[in-house]
Amino acid sequence: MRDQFPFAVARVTRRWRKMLDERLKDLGVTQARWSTMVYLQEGGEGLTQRELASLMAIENPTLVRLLDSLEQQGLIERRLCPNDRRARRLHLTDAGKDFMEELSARADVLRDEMLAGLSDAQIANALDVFNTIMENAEQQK
Amino acid sequence: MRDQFPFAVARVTRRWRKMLDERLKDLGVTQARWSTMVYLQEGGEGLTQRELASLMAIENPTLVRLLDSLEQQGLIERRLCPNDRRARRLHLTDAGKDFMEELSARADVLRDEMLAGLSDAQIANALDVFNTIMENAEQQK
DNA sequence: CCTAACACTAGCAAGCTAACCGTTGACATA
DNA sequence: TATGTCAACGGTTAGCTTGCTAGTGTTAGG
Repeated sequence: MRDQFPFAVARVTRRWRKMLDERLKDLGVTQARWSTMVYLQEGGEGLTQRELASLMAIENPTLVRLLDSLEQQGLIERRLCPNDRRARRLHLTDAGKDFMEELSARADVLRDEMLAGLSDAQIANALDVFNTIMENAEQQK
Repeated sequence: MRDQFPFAVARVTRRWRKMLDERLKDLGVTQARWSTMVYLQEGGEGLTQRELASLMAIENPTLVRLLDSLEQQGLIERRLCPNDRRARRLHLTDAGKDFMEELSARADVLRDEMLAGLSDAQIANALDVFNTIMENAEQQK
């Protein structure tokens, strides 16, 4: 039974990503790009790239390309950091903030549909499981 | 709280994949290639590519490349199907079967480490959540 | 002056869609 | 019965995105 777990998580992740990509397609934004904006907004603007990558639990090179596309679309800005000339501080543009409303609305709708029929207790338990796994992963190297 | 869910699943999936890839690296096999072999073994040999893709819940072109690499490594075989000249029937080679023991042993160790501290009830609940989500996803288009 | 840190580049793996080739099967019609 | 057409199907290719590691250049700081 436990052996099904890794396959099941992966399936759910793929499926969710696929459906969200489909629904955001006409806006020219993907699931990964949208998440990047969400994390940036939540983390508070002015984060450096390293901080954001760590918040998202992805590697820096992965983030670099996501930011490239978002910057090219005019949704975020990389500003020079006065204290540390190596670093860049990240900000949503006004267009980016406006965009977020539409994007988040669609993501919320999908989320409600995907989690339909599940109680708060079930979701909470799943989140506990995820947290424990991440702690276990952290512990080893 | 529910809004954390999609981010949390994705994080766990990425992390798990990363760790398994790391541990299988010296054998020249990745997480995705190993899963392919697992599904093939479980689904019973002689599956067609379409059947296996559907079992794995991935798209056909994705599977094609996984099979290309596995075939090149001599771990599986694509045999012609006598009834339908379009189709190929998939089989593990003897080398593939031998390999599976080592691969699965390592995957099992990782799984135990990742799920440490979690009760069967918690895991069962998480699997229920995953199943419900997949049903919800199925329902719409 | 040397090491560590930040962002970036290059290149691989694996997910996806769209478009293609050959085969199959059904169905209309000669 | 035989044949012509045509849609559907299995597998593949091409090309995009996003995950990763390894390696580079510049800057900071002991």
